[in-house]
Amino acid sequence: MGTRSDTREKIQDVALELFGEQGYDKTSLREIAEHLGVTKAALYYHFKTKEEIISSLLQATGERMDVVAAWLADKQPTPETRAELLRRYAAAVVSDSGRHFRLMRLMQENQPALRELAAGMRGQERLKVFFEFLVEPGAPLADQLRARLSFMVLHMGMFALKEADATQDEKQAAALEVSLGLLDQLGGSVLGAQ
Amino acid sequence: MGTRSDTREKIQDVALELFGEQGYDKTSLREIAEHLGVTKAALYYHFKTKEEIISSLLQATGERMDVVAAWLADKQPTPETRAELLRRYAAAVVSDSGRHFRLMRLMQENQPALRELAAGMRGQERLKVFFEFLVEPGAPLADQLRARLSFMVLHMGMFALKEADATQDEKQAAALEVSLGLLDQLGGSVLGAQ
DNA sequence: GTCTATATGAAGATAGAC
DNA sequence: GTCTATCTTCATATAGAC
Repeated sequence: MGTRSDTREKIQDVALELFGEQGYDKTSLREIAEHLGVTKAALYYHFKTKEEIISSLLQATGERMDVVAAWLADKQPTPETRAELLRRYAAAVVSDSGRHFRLMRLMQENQPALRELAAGMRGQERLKVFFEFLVEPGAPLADQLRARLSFMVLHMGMFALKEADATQDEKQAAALEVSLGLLDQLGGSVLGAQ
Repeated sequence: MGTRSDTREKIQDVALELFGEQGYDKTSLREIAEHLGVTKAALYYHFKTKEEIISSLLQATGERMDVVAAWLADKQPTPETRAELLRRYAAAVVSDSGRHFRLMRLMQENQPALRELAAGMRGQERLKVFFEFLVEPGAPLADQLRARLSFMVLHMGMFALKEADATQDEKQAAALEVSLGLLDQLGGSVLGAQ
């Protein structure tokens, strides 16, 4: 039992669970501690601050994005590579058994709370590189919006269809389909306008 | 000086401003009071609770949605009426000089904080009627997602393009274009599958 | 209609014993 | 590695004077 079952990981799991249910601000360290059967003070042994708990979770997601960015680095934007970017992004973001998926939801639903943290992690800048691979900065507004939306739908796909009875895989596939459909519509209005 | 310039309205304006900047949870009544040059207690004369401040703002938006719902009531879903629904929704949601627009942003960014409130106002149920006018409940997952996205992009259009230097009107037009484009793609996979 | 003053509680965080 | 005990700060909210 070297790596697994560590208290640190348990804290992360419970925190992610509660943050997701109640929101980051409304979840207190006391609650997290109670769910684990320990005291608040115990948490401070593992994490210096409340924010460090969530930032520790987001680091893994950031690293996954970096892998995609590294792949992208030497590619030229073509319809093929653009579609492949969306596929790889989708796979990177939602892969392992739910943690990343829940984190994406958390980031989207708690933007004010995580605003400074997000700034520190340069999540926006990472995404900007991806956006600009899909559309040039001078493209029409509608296309700029489509580019952003094609990533956003990958984040949202899963929980926007909460009620629908389908497997997680089916939801992901649907989200990717919509995302690629948006890509298809890029440049539809001003075809090849430089 | 009968209707306007009331303290109540000033409180709403400042609250909306600060909630938007810092988030609902992170904004205290003390801050709101200070920005107005009054004391916390003064706020309690006009609003029983903090939540009542924001719910008073959301009521107007709810009523606007109800107007659209009333228009929709006796319509049959056709490509024309569906497009018209999106146009009317866009107009209703973003119309007057920024308040509604900022509220939409607020609702999207502060979901956990406003979760109970939103439940009470039946915002989800209202939207469900709209979704189901665009797609039948049994439609493919991708189409269900497109239907939801076509409304969401109207909410987001404005602030997803924050950096772009364009007028508010141009951004709204772009958002509507993307929204209608998603509508076009409905049923693309399984054309007329009942 | 707005204020002062205060009640009450919970939050995040720390010091130091075990 | 976890505890008890405590600090500090700030929140929402109320009572009652002006």
